[in-house]
Amino acid sequence: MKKIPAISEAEHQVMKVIWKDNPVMASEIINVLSEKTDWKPKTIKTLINRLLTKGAIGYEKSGREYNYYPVIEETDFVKTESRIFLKRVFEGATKPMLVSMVENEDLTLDDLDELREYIMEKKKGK
Amino acid sequence: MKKIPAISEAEHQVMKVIWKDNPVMASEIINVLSEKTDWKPKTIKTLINRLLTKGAIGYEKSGREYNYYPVIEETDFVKTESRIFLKRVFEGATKPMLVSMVENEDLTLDDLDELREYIMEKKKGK
DNA sequence: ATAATAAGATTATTCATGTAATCCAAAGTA
DNA sequence: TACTTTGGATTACATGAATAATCTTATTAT
Repeated sequence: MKKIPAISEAEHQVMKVIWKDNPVMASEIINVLSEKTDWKPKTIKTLINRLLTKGAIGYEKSGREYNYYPVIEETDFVKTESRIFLKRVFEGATKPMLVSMVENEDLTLDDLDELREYIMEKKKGK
Repeated sequence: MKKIPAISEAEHQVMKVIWKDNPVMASEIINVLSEKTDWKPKTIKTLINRLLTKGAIGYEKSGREYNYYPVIEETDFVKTESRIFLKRVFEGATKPMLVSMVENEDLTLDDLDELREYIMEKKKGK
């Protein structure tokens, strides 16, 4: 897995657009994010540039515009963030974290059942 | 649940000491954290002060020193951080997060079994 | 009594982040 | 052709956080 650079919250918003519509032009990113945030286009350009600098995304020219694409994978990002959270808040102890989440977050009976199923499957592989 | 202020990573380290040994003097916090980090005593004092300013901790005088105690509960902090993580990385969807964690993190057969047990219990309450 | 020490308070520096504005060049438009 | 618009590049500024050093005052050792 490629090393994941630190990505700030605002940058993450941009990443999500790029992961979804890949490749994508700045104007399109700006369109999408102008819906969800009140960021000015220039702000969004700044974030795109910072992601480029960090090596999180790349681009190819298309006429005078750029087509941006992700360099890091979303799944890798999720894995990394999960590890950080786990370590930070639960000292890396997965099971207590899972118990806490099941305890505190709302899960329907179906959710619980599917989760149980999933765990059974997982056990078989052990 | 008391409103949890934003607590930075370094500050969190201090909170953990205060949650554990409550109440505790600055010198003791410094002792503990000097083991785990290479922070200078002054740095640790700064962090303690910031937590005071944020209202995350309080103190009582004891001679010329202070005895610090937590104002916010660790369980509340954990809940808040978990919510933030869930929202940020999984758009608030608990089950996908749980599946991802079970998939990516190492759990022993026993862990899985206890987790299954726990979920069964949880289901009964529904 | 004076000097050294040690708490706590205040001040400082650097870097990341949020949030842009300005500058420059190419491209479309009057 | 001159003018305006628009992408991208560069520069800016305020706030928070990491990481301390300095200042003040009270206490302890000589």
